[in-house]
Amino acid sequence: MSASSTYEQQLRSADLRVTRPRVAVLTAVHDHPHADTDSILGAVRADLGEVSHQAVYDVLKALTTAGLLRRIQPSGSVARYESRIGDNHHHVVCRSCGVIADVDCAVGGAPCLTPSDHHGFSIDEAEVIYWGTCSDCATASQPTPATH
Amino acid sequence: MSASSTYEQQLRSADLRVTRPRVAVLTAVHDHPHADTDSILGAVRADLGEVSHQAVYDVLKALTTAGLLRRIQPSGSVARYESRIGDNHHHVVCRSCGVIADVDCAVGGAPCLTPSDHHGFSIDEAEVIYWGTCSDCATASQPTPATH
DNA sequence: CGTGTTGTCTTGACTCATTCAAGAAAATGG
DNA sequence: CCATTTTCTTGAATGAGTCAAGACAACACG
Repeated sequence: MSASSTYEQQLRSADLRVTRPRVAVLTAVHDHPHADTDSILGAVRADLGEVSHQAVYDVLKALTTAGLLRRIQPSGSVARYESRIGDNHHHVVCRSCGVIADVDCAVGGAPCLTPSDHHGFSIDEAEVIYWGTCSDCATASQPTPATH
Repeated sequence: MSASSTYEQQLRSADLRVTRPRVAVLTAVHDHPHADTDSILGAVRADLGEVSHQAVYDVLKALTTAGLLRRIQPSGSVARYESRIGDNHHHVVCRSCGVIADVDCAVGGAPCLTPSDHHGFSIDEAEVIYWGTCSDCATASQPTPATH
């Protein structure tokens, strides 16, 4: 059975109609985690031929709302999507080149996910973004690690 | 001595020239934490009269780079700024109305701020955003808390 | 298998936060 | 007070994302 039938099932169990653009978007996000909308549009078009950008926006919104995708948007970046969901993982973002990598929470479950004072908010999710520099950018900007 | 002289000192110690727009922006952000650029522009104009939006953008960028302000931008929101810096505090954002409140980290220092696998990244900051519903929105959408 | 209903996709225009560029004005150092 | 350098003004441009109306396709039902 093809990989796309898995996506088809995901769509059906989320009560969403199965359409070619939707399967293509699911496939694209699975294949390119943390891709932005434009890259996804490109991947979908490579797969299906011409597809309107509006369709991709609609599909991404529908799939995100249905919980099949997760949308992340670090400051200064455009919206990005990933298919790894429901496992409490977080992200490291490179300040220099913007790459995103997944990280699991160091302290097991959800330690700092319960703030001391919730100000009357009822909290349903804690999102953690680690900011730093990826090894490539660190190497590029400082070829010889200072020792003096 | 006026409150603005404090901001003047902040600017000088950050090696930034002291200009009326900069003092006004610092004042505005102190007075309206989590304000977006447009609100800040409004506050600055109420203070000084006509000021170009470009100036406010430039000032906000300069102050953020200098570390006098912190920029936050939850997904789906425009850029917002705050003056509380360097104290490892985080934010709760209401999914419904977008209000932002400050929260301190529950577990003291910086617990989950050291990911298990940093993928070669050198991390300098961990940003935590709690997503939920503020008490006002919770009340509005569900006047009678379910008890049955 | 055909048909109707409902939800999805296409097309095309539009909004608005943010950025770019060039010149005028103001802030610091001497 | 003048020169230098940075900042502010003006005006235009960029680009992610949204809105709206109609064409089209997926699914349920007979």
